[in-house]
Amino acid sequence: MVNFIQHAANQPRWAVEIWKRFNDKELTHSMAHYLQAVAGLKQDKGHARVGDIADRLGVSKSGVTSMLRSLSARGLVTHEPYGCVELTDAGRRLARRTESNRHVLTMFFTSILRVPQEVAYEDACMIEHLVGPESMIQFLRLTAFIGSDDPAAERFRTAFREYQHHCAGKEADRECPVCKEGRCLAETFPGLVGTFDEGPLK
Amino acid sequence: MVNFIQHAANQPRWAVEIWKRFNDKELTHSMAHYLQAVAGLKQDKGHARVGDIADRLGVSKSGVTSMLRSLSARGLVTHEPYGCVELTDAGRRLARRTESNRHVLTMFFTSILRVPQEVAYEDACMIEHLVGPESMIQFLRLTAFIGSDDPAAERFRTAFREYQHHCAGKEADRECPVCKEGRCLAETFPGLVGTFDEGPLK
DNA sequence: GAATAAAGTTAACCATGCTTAATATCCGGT
DNA sequence: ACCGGATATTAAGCATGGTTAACTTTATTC
Repeated sequence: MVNFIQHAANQPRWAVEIWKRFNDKELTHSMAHYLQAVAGLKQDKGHARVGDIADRLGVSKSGVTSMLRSLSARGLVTHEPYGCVELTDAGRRLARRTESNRHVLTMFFTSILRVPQEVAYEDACMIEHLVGPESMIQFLRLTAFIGSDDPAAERFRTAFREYQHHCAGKEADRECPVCKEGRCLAETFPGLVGTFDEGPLK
Repeated sequence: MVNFIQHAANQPRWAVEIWKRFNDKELTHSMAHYLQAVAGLKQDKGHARVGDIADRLGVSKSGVTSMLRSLSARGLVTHEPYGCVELTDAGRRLARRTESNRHVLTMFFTSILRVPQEVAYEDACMIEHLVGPESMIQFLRLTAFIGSDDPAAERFRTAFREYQHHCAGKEADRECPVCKEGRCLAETFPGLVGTFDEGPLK
């Protein structure tokens, strides 16, 4: 197991470079949802008009108009005034990808991490447009494999479930392969677990 | 394994509610980095001043001043004009939590998903402030357990590595427990895998 | 104990992504 | 053919998170 603690060091230099890339991602969170709304409407009723999108997303029609201008400028939709909205090929690809991402992440959160459904939906929705394709394909592989009927996967599921149950009790246990030297997860990674279960702060 | 395809349906109604919560998360991406910068500077040199933060984050000093106003208004830092910046208890907790999140996610991406380091750093950084505590604790448990020397975990690591290697070849294989009826992942989840490996679009 | 350099703040501006209110366009009924 | 209602757009405003330029405060040096 890689050393957790060592990596807990403060934000390194490169972090700044990455941080600044947040705002020039291909898609903002809003844009991703507009694209998905257009794709969904197209599928549901054959066409997407400004009012439909506004209803679906719960925003004003003027908001839709201005967002369509942005998406148009990026070549993701076409939209002549007072007409229907169409996805371009690039727009369609991005919409599909974002949906796939949310879908895979939701599966991962519910069936592997086993968090409550609402939590899974929320977390998946928040990050669906931010996780890169390399990681996404691996999320899919991991989810598919853990859920498969490969004997190693089946055994793993059982063992992991037992471990979680044990670990939730937070009792140090020399028998547990994750608890090192009788220190359970919470003590093995001091200051790490504790940061998670304080709940929302405000 | 839960049915993937069924969940691939279009964005359901509740998605809108979740989407709109994006902008009232506890922390924005920027705020998270300011808090971490303050915490880091405090640790590295004992105090955090406006110029230090500006240098560290590569933003202008006036930008720092105005962000400190926001953070101050939220009760996450204290800062009297021309003085040093201090984290409040709430600010410190959020900084610690965000760092833990990035840390656990980076571990997960590198040691479990095994994506390249830069990808892991980038993806972890993008979502560190967006994943809820329930999911984070489960990410930690999963990462710790898969990396442990529990026999089920060891066997799983091997099997998963083999599966990935096999799957990367994209050959349908009746022997593979993930490939259903001789259809490999790519065909079992049509339109899903394909969306991932087209690379960045623009 | 000034003069000046360094550090910090304010002011004015820009882009994004929303809002409401007012205006413009399109379309069906008479 | 034209009028009203539905639909869509523009205009103006707001909050966030940045920028540069100008100004103020603090610190240092002689």
